Order: sequence, then structure tokens, then C-alpha cells
Amino acid sequence: MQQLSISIVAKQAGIKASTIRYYEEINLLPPAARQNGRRYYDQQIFERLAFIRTTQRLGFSLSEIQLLFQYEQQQAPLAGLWRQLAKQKLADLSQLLEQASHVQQLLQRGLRCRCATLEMCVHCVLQHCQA
Amino acid sequence: MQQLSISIVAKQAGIKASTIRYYEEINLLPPAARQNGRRYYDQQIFERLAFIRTTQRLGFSLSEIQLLFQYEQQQAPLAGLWRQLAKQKLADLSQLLEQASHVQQLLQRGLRCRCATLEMCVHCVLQHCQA
DNA sequence: CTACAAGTTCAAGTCAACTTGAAGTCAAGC
DNA sequence: GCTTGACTTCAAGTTGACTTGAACTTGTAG
Repeated sequence: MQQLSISIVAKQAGIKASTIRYYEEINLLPPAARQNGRRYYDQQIFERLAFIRTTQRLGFSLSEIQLLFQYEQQQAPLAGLWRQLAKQKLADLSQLLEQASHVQQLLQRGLRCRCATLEMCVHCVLQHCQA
Repeated sequence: MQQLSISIVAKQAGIKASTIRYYEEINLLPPAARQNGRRYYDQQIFERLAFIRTTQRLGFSLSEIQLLFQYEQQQAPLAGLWRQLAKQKLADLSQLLEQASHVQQLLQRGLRCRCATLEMCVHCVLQHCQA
């Protein structure tokens, strides 16, 4: 049960300490354990921060991420809400996966092609585009 | 060669007219053709707007998207820059694809599982989680 | 004992991406 | 000819996600 200071966590996670404090302030992170008013963390924090960073990159807002975490404390008004959001997000994710591979192909084509614009390249049927 | 007013385009594309004006202002869209000072568009605009929306969802900033479009006008200082960005973005996209399917699995598990928290569920090995 | 580095809170500032509001233009219908 | 509705510009406001700065506390090193 190591005790990690906020600056250690920040450095290892590759974010700023102020971000961690901010996340706690908006209840995205649970209040950290304190010693003399200073925050201390254990290894668990890294998983949580990683989840935040990853989902954020996938287009989740901080309040959505918060809601996904919140299902642990099943407060009456929120109960079941996270399930709904999770289903929604699963749908979003399949769409995102589709779009991502579409854009991948588009960019790959664009890099290989001599078309003057990306838009033209979308419709172009030249050999070097098909390759 | 139909002439589409900004409000028609906005409605069909599912965005606000003000957003289209904003995009033009920041040169994300080329200056629209005008009649009596009013903007008119042809069908091409929808492709462009779709590309913007999609890439934006994938985490591209508007200035990055602008740069990808900009390769059409090969201004000396920018020449080749879009290629560099495209390569970077291709790398980002594969990472994103990976993360997206990871989070997909995580959420699916969470929905099926009775674990108290998502974090616990990540490590849980119960039957109903494996199912 | 004093200085210092590393933490604290709280308020205000920043940045990207829009949105809103005020004031004006203009063709079309009554 | 006057009103209406859909547009225009320009400046200012908003939102989400942080960041920064000022003023303060506290354990550790010299």
C-alpha cells in the first residue's frame, strides 16, 4: 500500500497535478486520502486515470465518464442510468469504429494518390489509388 | 447544379447555419458563392461537412482538418505538411481503434456483470462476466 | 531557526468551438 | 408601399476542460 503524492501520480500518469485536483473537484475522482491536508494515492489511481483518458479520447465527456463511475453508489435517482448510457456509448463506439477505419482508408489513399484534393481522391479510380 | 441556401444545408446536414458561417470564417470551408450577399451551396458541401463531422468525432481539431483540406492549395510553407499530419493521424487512428474495442469489451462486461464497480469488473473472473 | 520545496484553496484566466443578439439588407406577398 | 422572413455582419457571450496565480501551510535539510 504505497503512498503516492499528487506530483508522483501526475508525472507517472503524464498529466498535471492541477488536472487531478480538478477531477476531484468535479467528483470525477473520489476525495483522495489526506495526510496533513495533502493528497495521497495508491496504485488504483492509475487505472482510473487511464480509463478517463481513454474514454475521453473516444469522445466521452467528463460528466458521462462520471456517470459511468457513479454506478457504484446506486443513488436512487441515478440507478440504472449508467446502464442506459453504457448502451448508448456501445452504439456510439461501433459507429466510431466504422468511421475510424473509413477515414483510415481515406487518408491512406490520399497519401498514395496524386489527386489535387482529398475530395477528388475519394472518387478517383486511378491505379496508384487502388494499389 | 442546384442552389442550396444556408438554412437548407444546415437542416439537411443536421447542424446550425451559424456553424457553417463559423467554418467559413475560419477558412475550414471555402468562401461560398453569393447571390445578393447570400450564401449558396451545391451538393458538394455535404461531403465536406460530413468529413468535418466525422474527423472531428475522431479527435481531429478544426485546425488539423483545415490543414488536411489545405493540401489542395500547395502554398510553399505548407507543402508536405498535410502529409506529415496524415501520417500522424493514421497512427493515432490505429491506437484509437484499439482503445475503442477495448472499452467496448469493458462496457459489455460491465453490463452483464454484477460487480459493484466497473473497476472491480475489470479484474473479475465470474462466469457471468466471461459469458 | 530559518529557508525551501511541495503541497493546499479559491478565484480568475484561457482556449477551442460555437452560439446569441443587435442592427441592417433585400426580394416577395399583401 | 409596407411588412415579413430569411438572410447578412460583427461583437460579445457560453460551455467544457483545464491552467494559472496569489496567498498560505508544513515537513525536511542545513
